[in-house]
Parts: sequence; C-alpha cells; structure tokens
Amino acid sequence: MATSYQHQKAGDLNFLKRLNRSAILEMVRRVPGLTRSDIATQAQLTKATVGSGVQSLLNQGWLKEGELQKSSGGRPGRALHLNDDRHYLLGAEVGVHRLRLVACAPSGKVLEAHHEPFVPTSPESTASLVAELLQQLMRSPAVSNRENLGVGVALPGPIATGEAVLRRAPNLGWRDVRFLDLLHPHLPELKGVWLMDNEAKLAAFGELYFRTGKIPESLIYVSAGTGIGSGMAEGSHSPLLTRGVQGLAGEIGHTILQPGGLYCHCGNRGCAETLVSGWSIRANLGIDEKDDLIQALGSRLQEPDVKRTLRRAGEALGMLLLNLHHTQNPAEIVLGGSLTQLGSTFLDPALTYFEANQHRLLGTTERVPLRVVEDSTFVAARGAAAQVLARAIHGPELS
Amino acid sequence: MATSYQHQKAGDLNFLKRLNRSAILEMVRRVPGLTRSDIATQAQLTKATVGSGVQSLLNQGWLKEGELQKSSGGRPGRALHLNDDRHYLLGAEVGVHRLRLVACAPSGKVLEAHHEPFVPTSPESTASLVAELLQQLMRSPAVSNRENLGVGVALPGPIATGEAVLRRAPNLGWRDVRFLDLLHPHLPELKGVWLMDNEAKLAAFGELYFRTGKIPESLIYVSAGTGIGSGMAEGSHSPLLTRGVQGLAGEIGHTILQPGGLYCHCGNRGCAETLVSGWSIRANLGIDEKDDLIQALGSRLQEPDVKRTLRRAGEALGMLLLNLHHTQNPAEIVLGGSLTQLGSTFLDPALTYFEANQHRLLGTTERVPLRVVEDSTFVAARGAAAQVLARAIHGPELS
DNA sequence: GAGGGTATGTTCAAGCTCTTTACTTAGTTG
DNA sequence: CAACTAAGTAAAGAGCTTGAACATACCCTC
Repeated sequence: MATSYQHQKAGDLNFLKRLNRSAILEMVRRVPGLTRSDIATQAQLTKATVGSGVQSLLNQGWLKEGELQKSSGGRPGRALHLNDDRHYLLGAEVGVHRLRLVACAPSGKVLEAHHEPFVPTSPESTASLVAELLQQLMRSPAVSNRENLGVGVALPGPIATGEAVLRRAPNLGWRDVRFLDLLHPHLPELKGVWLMDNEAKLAAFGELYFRTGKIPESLIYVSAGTGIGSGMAEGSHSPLLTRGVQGLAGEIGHTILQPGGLYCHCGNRGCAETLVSGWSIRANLGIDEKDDLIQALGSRLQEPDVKRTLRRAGEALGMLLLNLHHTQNPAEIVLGGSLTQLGSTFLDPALTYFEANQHRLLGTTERVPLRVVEDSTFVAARGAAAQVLARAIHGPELS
Repeated sequence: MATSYQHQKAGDLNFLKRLNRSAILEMVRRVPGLTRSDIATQAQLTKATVGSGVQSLLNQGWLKEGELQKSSGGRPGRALHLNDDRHYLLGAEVGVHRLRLVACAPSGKVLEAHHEPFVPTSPESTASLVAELLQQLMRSPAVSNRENLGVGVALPGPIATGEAVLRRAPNLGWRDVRFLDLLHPHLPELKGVWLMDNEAKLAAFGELYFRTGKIPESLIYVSAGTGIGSGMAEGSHSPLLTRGVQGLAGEIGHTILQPGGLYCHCGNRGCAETLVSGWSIRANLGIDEKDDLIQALGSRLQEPDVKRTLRRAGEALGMLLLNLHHTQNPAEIVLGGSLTQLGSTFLDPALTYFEANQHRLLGTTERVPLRVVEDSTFVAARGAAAQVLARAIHGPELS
C-alpha cells in the first residue's frame, strides 16, 4: 500500500534520481508555472540537476513548458506545468447505497464520472459490475486517447496497512474481501497501479493531494453517512495516510462519547455513532432503511422532533471534531458524507461547538479551518485516483 | 524539530551516502550482531556498499566488530554491534513536581540519572537549575570520557512542529517559553543536537526507539498524572512523532468523554480529565494539592469512596484507551505516569475495559498489546535522549 | 538603438558514490 | 587435504550530481 513502508530506507543512484524527479514533478504539480530556477532554489538542487530532470520529465510527457515569465532584471524563466492531457487515473467507490466512479486527469480534474444505485450484493458480483462500469469509463472519448496510470478502489471498512484485504464492512456484510483479486480478472488489460483503501482515508488523501495553492500540512476528512469514519493525511510533499495496524485508525464512530449510553451495533455502549450517524437518526425518527434518509427528512426539517434530533446529532458531531482536534490536531478538517446534505439544522451546532471550543487549550486566535464539502459524491473515488497518481509519481514509473 | 519536514525531498550524492550509513547504523542498533551480509540482504544494497559503509562507521567509532558467527557452510560472517562506549546523550524532563535528568548510552542504557523535587518557578530560574544539574551529570565518571551528542528537554505542554516554543503549560503557569534559548547560555560548551518537545511524545518516541527485538510499527504512550496526555510514534526505521499543527495532538485529557459533564479547568465541559486525572481524583477525595497524591492514597486504598473513585477513573481511562485504539490504532499502547502507581484498583478497570472491547470492530483475536510501565520516572527524559540519538544518526553528523 | 547589467538555462568535464567482477578469506564437508 | 560454500575486499566501471564556463533573453540607461 502507499504507506506500506520500506523495510529499510536505503537506496542506490537510481533511487536518488527517481527521488529528485518525483520532487520536481510534485513541486510543479503543486505550484503550476514554476521555473527551473525556482525549483533549484526550493529543492536545494543545482541548476544543472534540475535542468536534466525537467528535460527528462518533458520527454516523458509528464511536464510541458509554458510561457516565458516576466523578467526580474535578467533572463526570464520559462513556466513549467503538469501535462494534464497525457495520463488519466481511475477511481471507484463501493458505497453502502451507491457505486461511484471517476476518471481523473493528473490535476485532479474529473474527466468522466458515473454513479448509480447499488444494492449490496456479493463481493464477486460487485467486482464484476465495477469492472464493467470502469470499462465504460475507459471507452469514453474524454479518456480514450490518454494513457492509464492505474485504478484505485475505495471501500467502506477497515483495511490494514500492507495487505489489500477489506477486514470487515458491517454495512455491506462483507468480511476479509480481497477486492482487487476479484476485480483483476475482469480487467486483465489494465496495467499500472492497483490499490484499494478505506473510503474516508482516500477522501482525506485526495482532498490534500489535489489541492493547489496553500497546502495544509495535514488534513482530516470526516465522512458522516450511515456510519461515521475519518481519515488523516499528513505531509505536503507526498502525503501519508494514518491507517493503524489493523486499519482501525479513524473509526471515530466507535469512540466512546457517552459512557453507559445506548448500545451500538458493534456491541459496545455509548459509541459516537449512537449519537450521530445515519442509522441513529433513522432510529430516532423512525425512518425505514429502504427510504432515502435525506429525501425523507427534506420535507420534515421544520418538525420539532426532527429539529431536536438533528441538533443533538450535530452537537455530538461537534464534540467528535473537537476530539479529533485534541487527538491528532490536523491543520484542516473537511466534512463530507451524505449527512452534510441535512443542512444547517444539523451542521450549525457542530460548527458552532467546534469554533467555540477549539481555542480552549492555547487561547490563541489561530484557527483550524473547518470546511464542509459542497458535494461529496465523488470525493472518495477521486481520492482513490489521487493515490494512484501519487504511487505512479513516486513509484518506478518515471524511469 | 525531528519531524519538521524537509520542505522538498530531494537530495545529492552526499545525502544518499548519509542515508545508507544511517540505515546501516539503525539496523545494527536494532538487531545487534548483524553481519555485513545480513545488512546487504535486508537493505537491498550490494556487499561492496555495505562494506565501505560499515568500514567508515567503524572508523568513526559508531560500530564495533564482535565475534565470528557460526558458519552456515561457508565463511562465517563477523558480528557487528553498536559501539555503546563512545557516545552519550543527555535528557531532561521538567515535570510539574520534579526535575528528572538522565545520561544515556546509545543503546538506551541509563548511565547516570538524577531527580529531585521541583517547585514550579520562572522559566529562567528553572533553566538555570536544569543547566546546573546537567553539568553535574556531565562531570560524573560514567560519562566523562564519552563524547556528548546533544541534549533534549521534555516539557509538560504543547509544542508545535518546527518551532521550539512551549505554547502553554497550564500546570506550570508558563506560556510561550523558548526553553532552549534560556538553557543555552548556561551551557555554551554543549555542542550537538539541541531539542525540546512534549513529555508524552518524547516518552512514546523513547519507548519505540530504544526497543530491540520485535519492534511494533507504531506505539502510543499514555501519560497519566496531574493531567492526561499521550504521544504517538510511528515507523520502525526512524520513528516520527505526530505533533499536530499546534502541538495539540495527544491532548486526550481534553477530549470530550461526557457531554454536559463537569467543568474542566480548560473551560469546557465533560473533558476526560474531569473523570480521570490527578487533579480530578484530588478533587473527588479532597486531597490537598500540596500533599503527594500517591502517598496520601497509599494508606486509604481500602476505603470505599477511594475504591469507587479509582474504579470510575480507571474505567474512564479504559474508554480513553479504546478511543485511541479507534482513532489511531497503534500497534502497542504503553501506560505510564504517576497514576499507574495507584495499582490495580485503578488499573484493572482500565485494562479490563480495553480488553473487553478492543475486538468489537474486527472480531478477530489479534490483540493490541497494552503494557503498564513498571517505573515511569525517567521515561520522558530517556525519550528526550532517544530523540537526540535519532537526530544525530540521521543528521549530518555521520560525515 | 546600442551597450552594459542581470538572471535563467545549458553544456561538458570532473567528482563522488554505488555497482560489477574478480579475488581473497575462513570455515565446513567428505 | 582437497572441494565447496559463503563472507568480505579491491579495483575498474557506470551513473548521477556538480561546478564553471557559456549562451540566452530581457531590462535599463545613455
């Protein structure tokens, strides 16, 4: 896996070359329009090294040259840009209620996307359907003349570091599923990077990796849907995901938020999910599992018991966010998942609680930004694509 | 700082050389008695590279050769060991009630240690005292003929990544203290690595870095004393600490564990510290802040209200541990701090709760080991020394 | 508009590190 | 004691970064 770690960090000259090429590529990707000179300064490399590295990346089609920049007294530098037209990445998410798929350009731009309702079935038939939908995506005109770099799959459950096994997906009823092994036979022609990972972790990765401009040094994505999960990505160069030995990192839905509280489906009492989650809201308001939660509540948002339920759930979410702040202290928190569509009745209490309490310990005014994703439909699938790109860039691909 | 991250990861040939030397040194440090051939296999380097690297580390006094190993059919390899007699590291901890100092050998062996009661005073006078005690340590015969590699200081409060500033230490009444800047004038002759970091984070680092044998891929240290803090170290080669942007990572004492619960000194309600911490136990049992908590309770452990208070605090601790398990999922949890001296009345409920619930999500039998440190007096100071060693090994020191 | 100034980018020999290959060393085995 | 095996070493060779000189492109001034 991406953060599966090199057992010992040692390397040869080729490793060094790749390292420098990757660094150049990442820099240009993050700051479009950088010149060779800028790169040399920031990466502490010599002009000559950068020159040859850039040349090779140009030849391979990873980079392209842009316009001459304004001169600052001497010869103007030539802007460099990521070549966004040559490659593409595939990302898929197997959700509890939907399948979502994207084909992305290296910049993160979605070239082609597709989602459709999905009734949880066996891993095998799901893999077969995912493969079919991926092939449709690959045949679409927007990507057909590009080179594929690989495919990533986001799944709703814990996946341990180093092994491509979905340990358990309670909402799908799956257990110990090697999804890539099921998918691969259907797509034998698909070369490049193959990976699978937890949905919230990939979303966190994508939100950080595809960002341009000012890049936070770490980011937590909170996925609030049927259950509550989170993922943390760290490091601006090539972010690493915190997975935990068993892949349980980020399972904040099962952190205890109310000792002696209600029983959770996991068997324990007082889990955060008993206070805030799709299923707890359904249980509180008597909404059938077959009905779409958002639609069912859309017309009832003014009812007192709905308002009260959503407000309480929102407050619990705020506490969860504060707990993340005081446990992992990311530079930014991004909130996504279907529950964010419930709007301000649900979200305001969460944001308010977090804002009111995030300064308790330091008393300073510096703020950890908390952002709600506008549309989280493809966030995880796009994050899977982001991981594919990261591995392509840092893997042996660039000669 | 140690995890202050290289802005861009690029390097020259010298960087590569240092990388390989560091890798060799780490491997031998972790597995004493390794041969050149073992190293070459594990690090994927050629025999020649390893040979010259080892030679240079031998010349510099980092390594020493041991006995010939048993032959496995051919020429026997020569065992390599960390030279534990040439260098030493200094670590200090400024605690709420004590100063603790150690001088360590590179293996982690404590060569000389000292602790004494400490009445919280100004940062300046504290620095002056720490400097004096460090100098006493340096004059002791056990270290006087060794070369010093640097000094590390552990402090009870958040310290952000990249800046050596103690943001706030509520239990000392300190704020924005640049402790190293205060310490340095007193010890101008002390060259090498200088660092300061949070107490629990350094303890976590030390527990992971000085371990030999089977090394967990990540470790959380929970420091249960006046307040509750934690630190997470990750990565077996050279572990990294999770600090968080503002240094608030691991401030689990201020995660919410009881919505609407008691007010905490931080101003918020329901913090874990209101349920489990030195001060909450004092408050519950009416023990004066001037008296030593452990001594005061030592004779009262059979009293019903004491037993009840400790049991409840222990249960809360168990929930905190489970929350860490479901948020960061470390490969091992180590429990330390003065409260561990309260014994089984306090600890058993915590361990029992954790054991009973850690398998909820996966249902497997693999267990995250939870260990209580026997004597946590010097754990943080030793961790500071560990960081010094790590930076010396991975810094420019080894030519 | 010609010339000096300045910063960018390129070229090429030189230097350093890892690698390859052949060889030496040290112990086992029959 | 000769054949075998594996560890370690030495020296030539390959590859990447470097340093210095050079070419390029624009600005500013006269």
